[in-house]
Amino acid sequence: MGPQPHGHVTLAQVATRAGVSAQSVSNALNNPERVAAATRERILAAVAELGYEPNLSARALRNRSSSLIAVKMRPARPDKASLLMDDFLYVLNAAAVDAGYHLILCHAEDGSAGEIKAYRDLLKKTSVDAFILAETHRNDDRVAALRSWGVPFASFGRSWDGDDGLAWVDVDGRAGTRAATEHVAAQGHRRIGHIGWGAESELGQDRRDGWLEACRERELETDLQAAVVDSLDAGRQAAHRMLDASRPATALVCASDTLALGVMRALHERGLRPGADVAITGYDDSPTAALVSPGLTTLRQPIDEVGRQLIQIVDNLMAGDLRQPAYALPQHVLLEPELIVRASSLPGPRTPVR
Amino acid sequence: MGPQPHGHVTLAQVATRAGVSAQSVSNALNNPERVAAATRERILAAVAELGYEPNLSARALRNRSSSLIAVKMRPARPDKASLLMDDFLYVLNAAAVDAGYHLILCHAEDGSAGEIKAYRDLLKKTSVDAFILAETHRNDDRVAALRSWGVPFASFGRSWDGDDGLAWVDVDGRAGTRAATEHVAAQGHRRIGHIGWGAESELGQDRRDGWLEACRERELETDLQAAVVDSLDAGRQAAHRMLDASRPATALVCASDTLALGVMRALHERGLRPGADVAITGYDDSPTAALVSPGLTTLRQPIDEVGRQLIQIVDNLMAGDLRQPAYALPQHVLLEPELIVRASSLPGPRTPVR
DNA sequence: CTGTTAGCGCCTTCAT
DNA sequence: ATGAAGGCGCTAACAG
Repeated sequence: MGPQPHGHVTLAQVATRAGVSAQSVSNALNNPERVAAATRERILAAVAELGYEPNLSARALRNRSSSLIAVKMRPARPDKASLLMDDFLYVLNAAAVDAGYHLILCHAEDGSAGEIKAYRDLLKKTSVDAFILAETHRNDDRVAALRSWGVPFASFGRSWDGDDGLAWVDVDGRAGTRAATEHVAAQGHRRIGHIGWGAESELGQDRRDGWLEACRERELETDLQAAVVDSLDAGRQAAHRMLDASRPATALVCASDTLALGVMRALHERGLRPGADVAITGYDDSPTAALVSPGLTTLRQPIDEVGRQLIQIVDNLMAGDLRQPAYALPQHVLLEPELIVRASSLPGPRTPVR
Repeated sequence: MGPQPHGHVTLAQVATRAGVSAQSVSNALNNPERVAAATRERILAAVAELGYEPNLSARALRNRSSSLIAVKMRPARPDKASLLMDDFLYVLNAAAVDAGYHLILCHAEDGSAGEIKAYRDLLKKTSVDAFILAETHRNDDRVAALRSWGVPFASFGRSWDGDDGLAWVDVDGRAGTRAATEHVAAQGHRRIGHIGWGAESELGQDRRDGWLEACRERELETDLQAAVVDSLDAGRQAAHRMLDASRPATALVCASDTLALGVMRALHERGLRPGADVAITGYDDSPTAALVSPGLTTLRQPIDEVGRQLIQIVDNLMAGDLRQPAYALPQHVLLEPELIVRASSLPGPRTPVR
């Protein structure tokens, strides 16, 4: 049994309708300069009239390019607040569609070996045109693999090993944490602690640096720091330690909303009030930040812009590829996060607490 | 300039390697019974050796079926806690890949007209095999459109107009809200209010009904109810009203985590403690629920199962389609949510509040 | 500037 | 049980 009849309009039908050859229709759409203006108009009219949409499978087969961009889905960790992913996918997809692509999801087991295999399968099966990575790290296997295959890709997250050939879009974590630190310092805080991630996390170091710099400029002590994993409980415990110190912290700048929410949990356990008793800042502006009480001061990443830029980069890379495969046009975009001030970092009106 | 050379292994190459025709390779893979066992083994060996993966574009062109399943992305509303979407996409994709499909994202402007246009474009351009809808409502245009095109689809969310032909997977909101209500009633609460959505929301009515039933069975009053939009502020205001009542609520069962978080905001403004002073329950087990302090009691939807079932349904529909287009095999799956008890609904240990 | 030819990789039909 | 022919819809190359 063969393929079912379908309602799809084909190039040939448009051609007949416009009284030209299929090739001219193709040219009218893809290489407008090769076709006379008058013919072109006639063709476009026929296209509109018949509601023609090119069949991407056929085009992909012919061109070896599917206009599909792959994004990897990672499992959401139950403990994490940073669900930018949802939003991120939305804006990324919007930008992709805008540029004539579609997003296809890539499923991979944990671990970069599984991920590379998944990429490879997807590439072989669907000829995806490009990949979007997130959270690259030093000596990332995935980067090496994609590069060896010659597939365009861009990363949300910079190259931490000074790899200039990698195209990335990132948000300035250092500037963000600095802004948060300056903000609480401006409220008069002098004992400002930092709760961040361990030394293995380049992103964590970057964010920590912003706090360090801001403290040093103000000649504040930097003894209150914790390097922990990104979980509510880790934030909670670190907060307790810093509040149990002989000269306890009065403000805590955190590397993530998750950690900051752990701090809020600790305060809750101690009967202290975020803002009024201890200032707290997070990072990411996850949905949760706006919804907790009091609201969590945090840094919003401009993910709309991140999404748009990533798509633009791979789009450029693909255009470059066609002309000259060996031609590398690295692109690096570093965006500024925006400090969102909510009550968790402000003394605020004294709310009655019974 | 033609297509670039590529590393893809083709059917013909496998055929040469195995010393058979391309046809036999195709058969060995797709119609094993048509090929002798010995030949088949030889072919499969060659497939493995060469790492052959069928080219989906070619297959799609030939079969008019792309093994792509489309899912619509909706923008994440900043005010909302319900970010199941992220998790949902992950499990849905895992199930899809498992069944030999891939997920492609559909971008649509708000409004069902834009959405239908987006579906249609996607269908024409990529011959997606099936659609997954979310949140269908009474007289849903999208359902009518998809049906008129004869595309398989399934919905996360039941058909509220008794449309038996629609395949859906849903979670029993009534049972969930009932469980939450029974839970707080078991703590001794007698003035249990409900904050939910307006009458236009079938889902909201369903959830409200669970509360109503549980209250009536216990001969509790049901005067404390609010029908509002799903936002933090709406929940907050409704909570204030119910706490200002002459006989105020001591427990508030909400139709969403967002509303419950609004209630927590209201309590915060009044200097009251969730759990100790007023019991609160939400709905969805959004990531936020575990991260706020105190933790929010809520209902977890079994989205893993939802994802698996949805894929299985469309898979069945597609198999059915092939044999007999007109044959409808409706499937309805109603799953139970799980009550996750956290501190927001428990009197708990008296935490010191200064 | 336009039309003809050919083939991307696969699978259904029909022959052997 | 296996192979040959043909075409899905599109576009690069090459005429005309």
